[in-house]
Parts: sequence; C-alpha cells; structure tokens
Amino acid sequence: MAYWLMKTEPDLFSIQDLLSQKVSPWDGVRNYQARNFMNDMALGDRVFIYHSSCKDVGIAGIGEVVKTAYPDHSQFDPQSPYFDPKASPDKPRWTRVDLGFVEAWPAVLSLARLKADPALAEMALVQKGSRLSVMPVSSGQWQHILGLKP
DNA sequence: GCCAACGTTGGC
DNA sequence: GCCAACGTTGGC
Repeated sequence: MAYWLMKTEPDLFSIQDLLSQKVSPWDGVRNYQARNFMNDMALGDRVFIYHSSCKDVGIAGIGEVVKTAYPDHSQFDPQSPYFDPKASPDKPRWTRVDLGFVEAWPAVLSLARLKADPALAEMALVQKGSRLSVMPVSSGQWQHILGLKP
C-alpha cells in the first residue's frame, strides 16, 4: 500500500468535511505532475490530507483512495471555473480520484515541524517554492510522519 | 495583504 | 525552441 499527500484549502474542503461527507470531491487539479500522480494511485492507498492557505498549515489527517482516477467532469463544463476548452469527453485531459475518510488528527502536524525534520527533507512539500499539490510519500517518510502524529 | 516562486502560454 | 509576460500558489 502506497502513501500520498494531497493539499486542500480547508475553507473549501477540510478533513472535517471528509469526515462528515465520507467521500471527497477531488476535482479541479490542473497540474500535469499532480495529475500523473493521481493516475498512479491504487484502491486503498492512504493519503495524508494537508491543509494549505489557512491559519494552521500542516497535515490534518488521513484519507484513502476509494475510487481510482477517472475523468474530472468539470473540465467539460463551460460554467465551471475548471473548464478546459482543450479537453473533450473522448479526449479527457484531467482526472480526479475519490477519497474516503480514515482519521482526523486531534491537532495539525504543522508545516514548521515537518520542515524542521531532516528525515522529511526530500519531500516536495518542504522544499522552497514547491507548489505541487499531490505527491508521493516514501515508506521511510510515511512511517516517520506517523511517528510524529499529534 | 504581500510577494517570491512557480507553471503555462504565446509571440517570435 | 526560447523566453517574457502572465496568472496562480501558498507561506508568512
């Protein structure tokens, strides 16, 4: 089983929303590298849910892949902010996955804490200027993160 | 709200 | 294929 990390703005969708809704709408990803990682996800893979652009930035809990990559419908919808005129149903460009809820942590594992940890230095998350919103987490890294869980 | 850093676009 | 300009991300 692989581990991943996905960013979300909690004002739009948080770990608490995942808890109450049970399944997430993970659409609107418009970055090729992030998309390719989503395409690599397998059923049951675990996903660290990271809260970005908010007061308490960091890992807030865990989800799991309950539906693997399929076309993100918003790319075909002219009304959607995620509309992509270069995409069509027979040639979809963007994908999404569905996540289920696994656990919400009692506190966020802060970005400052993650940055301070030499064991996690290789993660794109802690690298200066990185904006990647979906990334793999190696087994050494995820075991280490679970050890830091608040 | 600021702004550094990034990925994408499009003219040439 | 280069690269300047642009819009966006995301920490602070």
